[in-house]
Amino acid sequence: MKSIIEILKEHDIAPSMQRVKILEYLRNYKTHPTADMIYQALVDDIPTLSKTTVYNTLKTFTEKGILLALSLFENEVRYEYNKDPHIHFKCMKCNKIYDLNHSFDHYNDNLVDGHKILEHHVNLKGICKDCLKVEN
Amino acid sequence: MKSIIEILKEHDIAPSMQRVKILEYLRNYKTHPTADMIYQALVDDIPTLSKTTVYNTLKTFTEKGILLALSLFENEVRYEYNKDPHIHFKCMKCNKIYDLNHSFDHYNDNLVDGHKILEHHVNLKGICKDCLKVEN
DNA sequence: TTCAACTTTGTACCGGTTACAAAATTGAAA
DNA sequence: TTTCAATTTTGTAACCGGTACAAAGTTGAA
Ligand SMILES: [Mn+2]
Ligand SMILES: [Mn+2]
Ligand SMILES: [Zn+2]
Ligand SMILES: [Zn+2]
Repeated sequence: MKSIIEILKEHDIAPSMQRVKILEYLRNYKTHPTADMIYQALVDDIPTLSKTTVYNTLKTFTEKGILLALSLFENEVRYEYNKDPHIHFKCMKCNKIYDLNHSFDHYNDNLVDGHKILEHHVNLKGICKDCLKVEN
Repeated sequence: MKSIIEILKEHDIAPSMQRVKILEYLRNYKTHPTADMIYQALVDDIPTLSKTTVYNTLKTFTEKGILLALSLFENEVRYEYNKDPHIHFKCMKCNKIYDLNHSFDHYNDNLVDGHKILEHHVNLKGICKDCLKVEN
């Protein structure tokens, strides 16, 4: 697997310690975290870490195409490293966000009612597998 | 067409002047407005109107099932009265939000990867019909 | 070793939203 | 019609995710 430092260099980003740790976190934990979740997860490891650095870094990564920024359901931006086409499901009970490998290619580069479609986001909501088990 | 006051009464909501005006606005202008847009549109008519009232009212209407609250793309909640199944398209140029009558029934009451789907939101993004014309 | 460019940090601020308590309004009982 | 508790509205302060900005720290090439 490609190293975090390699990935950063390929995208013309200097691999500072903070940037490496943040990207590492996003590659390891595919939980679609918010900026604050990332900050909380890393601040023990980097006690001087600033939230501004997390926000700056996520902005840089998104602009350079390493990350995707998602507006899923609530009013916070969530970030993900996984760029394979997929859709999202959020459990209304445990709030976990799942990736589902359903593709919606039929919208890609298409006109719908005369509008040119450049992005599509499919967000499902319900009760997840695990929470369904507990319910019974 | 059913009167606004009838609709409110059917949902056990006292038809105050503010509530009537707010619901009237949402039924007349299907633009998926934010709380602030509604406030701006009505404050000339009701000079004493408070933003808190708008927020309170939208919360009440949503809880009682008169309105849908949508997290479409940016970090603001948008409200709509239209509850016919449809999907959304936002123009990246003029920022208008369009309703598209595409149905995704195949998710309704379905299990996907073992998860029980209760809601689905399809959000498309691109350049709208009108803006495509201007572009050339 | 030097120094300009880059990166990180802390603080103040912003905009959408919520909490809360006071004021105004309502409507049903007396 | 009057009364008064319940409901609704209002204004203010606070909250929270995010951004602006300037100072401090770090880096790396000359
Ligand atoms: Mn995902
Ligand atoms: Mn709509
Ligand atoms: Zn769950
Ligand atoms: Zn447009």
